[in-house]
Parts: sequence; C-alpha cells; structure tokens
Amino acid sequence: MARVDRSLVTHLPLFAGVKPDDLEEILREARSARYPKNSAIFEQGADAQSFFLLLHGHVRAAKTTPTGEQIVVRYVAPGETFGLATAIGLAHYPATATAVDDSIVLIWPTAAWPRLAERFPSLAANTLQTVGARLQESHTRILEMSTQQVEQRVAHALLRLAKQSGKKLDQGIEIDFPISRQDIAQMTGTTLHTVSRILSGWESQGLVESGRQRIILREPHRIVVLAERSADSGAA
Amino acid sequence: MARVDRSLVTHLPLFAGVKPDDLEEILREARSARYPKNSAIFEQGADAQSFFLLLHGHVRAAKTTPTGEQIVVRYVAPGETFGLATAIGLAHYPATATAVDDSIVLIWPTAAWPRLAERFPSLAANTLQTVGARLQESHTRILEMSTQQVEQRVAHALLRLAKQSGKKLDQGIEIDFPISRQDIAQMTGTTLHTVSRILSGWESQGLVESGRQRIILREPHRIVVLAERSADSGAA
DNA sequence: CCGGGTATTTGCGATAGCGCAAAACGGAAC
DNA sequence: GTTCCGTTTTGCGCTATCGCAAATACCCGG
Repeated sequence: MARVDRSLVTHLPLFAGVKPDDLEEILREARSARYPKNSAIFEQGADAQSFFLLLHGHVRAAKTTPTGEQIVVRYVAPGETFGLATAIGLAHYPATATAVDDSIVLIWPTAAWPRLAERFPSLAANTLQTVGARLQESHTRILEMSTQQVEQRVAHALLRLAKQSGKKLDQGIEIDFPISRQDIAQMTGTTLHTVSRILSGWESQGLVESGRQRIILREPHRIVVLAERSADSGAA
Repeated sequence: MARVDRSLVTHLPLFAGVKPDDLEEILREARSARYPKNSAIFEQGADAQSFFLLLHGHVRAAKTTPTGEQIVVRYVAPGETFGLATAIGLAHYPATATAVDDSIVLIWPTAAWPRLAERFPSLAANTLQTVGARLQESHTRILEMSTQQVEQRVAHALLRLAKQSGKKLDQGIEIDFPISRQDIAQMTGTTLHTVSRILSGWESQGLVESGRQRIILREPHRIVVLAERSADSGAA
C-alpha cells in the first residue's frame, strides 16, 4: 500500500500531541482513495465499515427523513474527519456523505479504531474535542433556528462557510465549492425559493455576487451586520 | 471527604469497562453536592471549573442568546453527565445548568479530567460515545425543526421526555419533573402560546392531562401517531 | 453551435404560527 | 382564608414564509 505523505497531515489538530513515530503507525493502517465530484462516499444506514479524513476536496454530509426530506448536516473541509460512526458507538452511518468536488480521503477500517484510541490517548482526546465542537455548532444552529428569521440564518450560514472554506478574491470571498440554493436551504431550515429571494435581494444591494452553484460575498462586513441585526430593525 | 456509595454508579454506561479498583480511584477525586430546586449549578460563560454526574433529581441545560432568548439544550436525568466543557476543550460553560428538582451531583474538578481520560481509556471512550449520542440527538432535532410542524415537534419532545424521565402511572406516563409550557416551547422552537394551544387541544381529545408544570401522557400511542403523521393528513 | 437537463428566479395566494393583550387560574406564604 | 405572583389559557390580527407554478437562465455534452 502506498505510503501517505506525512507532510499533508502532521499539523492537523487531529494529530496534535501525537509523536511522529506514532503518527507513522496510525497512517500505516489507512489507505487513500479518490472520489470524483458528485460520487457517494457512504450512505445513511449502511454498515459503518470505515472512517475518513478528508485530504482534498469537499464533502457534504446530509441526513434524510423517512419521507425523503433532506438537511445538510455539514460540509467537510480538508483536514477534517468524517464518518466517525464507530468512534461514537454507532454500527451504521447516521448520514450520507457525498463528494461535492473531486476529493481525496484517507480511509481507516472501523476495526482499527478501538486499538488506535486506546494506544494513542491524544488521538482519542482530539477526537472528543472535534465531536464536542460539532455538538456546539449544532446547538448554535438550533438556537438560530429557534430565534432568528430566515434571512439572518442564511447570513450566518454563508459567513460560516466563508470562514471554513472561503477563497479570498479581489471582489470578496468566494465559497470554494459548488453549492446550490437548495443546499443552503437545507442548512438553514427553509426552502430554495426563499433562499433565492434573499440572495436576489442581496445581489441588488451589492452584498453578494452569485450564480449557478456559486456565491461570492462582496461585502462580508455588511452581511455580518445583517446576521446580527435583530428581527425588527427594518430596511429601506 | 465522604466516600461515594459505589452501588449508585457502578452500572452506569459511563463506567462500562472500568475495573472496580479504577472506579474507586475515579470516585475518590469527586465530591458530592446537593442543589435545591431552582438553584443554579453553573452559568453560561463562567469558567468551567468542574464537570458533573447527576445522581438524583433533574437538571436543565439552557443556552441564551445575546438578546436574551433561551433554548433548552436538554434535560439531564440521573446517571448522566453534564458540564463536560473541559473534556471537549472549552474553557467556559456553553450553557447554564439549573436544578429543576432537588438534585444530588458528583463533582470533579476540571483539572482531573486529562489524567482520568489518559489513565482510563474506557472512560474516555464512553465519554466520546455519550457526546456522540448527544450530537445525533441534536441532528435529529435540527431535522425535526426543518421538516416538521410545531405540533409534531411537541409530540416528539414529550415522547422523548417520557422515555427518558417518564413515571408510569395507571392513567398514563407522567413527566417526572416540573416542566412549563415555556420550557417545552424552548425545546421545540416555538412560543409558550402555541404549546398551550396544542396541549389544550390534546387535552380535549383525552390525549394528555396537564396542569401547572405537570404533564401526563394518557395515550402515548396516539401521540406517537401524531408525531409521525405527515404535514397534510388532516384532523376532524 | 445546439439541445437537454438542471438550477434559478419570480409571482401570487394560502396559512401556520407569532405577537400582543387580557383574563383566568393555581399554589404558596402568611 | 386571603393575597400575591407566576403560569396558563384564549382571542385576534398580522406577516413571514411556504407551496405551487411557470418562465428563464445557465452549463455540459455531443
């Protein structure tokens, strides 16, 4: 099996506090794979046979209801893990993972987790921290959905995406992977129609520039203001 | 310091796979305390100086926005941990914890966590699992808020409370701690008014019996049906 | 360069649920 | 028993947002 280039992963928070030799040992158990744009990595409900570290590209994790509605749980950026079902004690994946761009991942077999976690406490501790961070994010999202209107929620969602996966351009910050109105709707608990209306409005005010699966934040600061403004404060 | 009675905690999932001697060592680092009904255990934003295991009673974890709106993050039942800020790498509590009933807790100092986690991998693994389970619950809640109407969400919330903290009575299942319409609103992303209207409706159909901070599910099965029914299927 | 399919925009009517306000109720303290 | 305060109930108008439908616009493959 091809050796993984350590320089890509050494400085990830996931491996903070792991000694180089130990890291070597951890990486020896992984293989790497490439997923082309729009290909499925795993399906909700399938046996959790592996867990993943994204090296390159972007992955969308989405959860589907029995009746077919979907929500986007999160977008995975390079350097982040996903598919940790095993680590948190699930036999099946709770969501579906899809590459939204050509992506390269490291893959560990589920069976390797217990040994790795016991042998490398830093790895377990780091994983606990990332899962905890995701829990915080979920709570924040619940708080927003409970207390804010759609426009604010969309603003927050885009700002978060920009921070996580934004590419700085002269004209502003571009979300660095293809994302549709529908995706944003599924991140914010609304419909693609409403998202479209909101972005149209922003576009006419020069706040964003957007097109087919593409969004550029032209005036991030003014969007921050939008995101934080309380329900009443009206517009012109 | 008073020795903690092992029989109360031995069989908790948190300590699964921990040897009796080790458990003894873990418990030696804890002290216990009693919080009377409606007393604060810690405040959102405060230094995370301790983490907790609830032995008896019920605790509400709630998150507040800068503008003062609150949501209930969860209710803690006996045997569950809370205030794990440290374990997930936070220096400050992300929510406020309040005893909703006279409660007894075990308290470990934050500083004890890193050593315990490293020394007892089972403890770390179990904690990762509980945090993971909470993450799943949060995602479920987000999914519900995104796809269901208020009545279904309230139904789900009550069923979950009944499962977690229900007391079986002849007449049905009673939520075993004081809980107001406002609390339920804050768990489901709606207002106390709407919750009140919904419960009034259910009461007149004999589904529930409720009063001041008290709810009995008289016909859990019919509430399950309500919870699962899709948006359209109308009522009489 | 030309389809065909997907994504986006936009209009318009319907409505679930909010927000405000006021009244009724229930419990606890004295 | 009475008072006081927090909780619950209920009425009513309002509106943010949905849901449906139709028209564009855009991109990709051939």
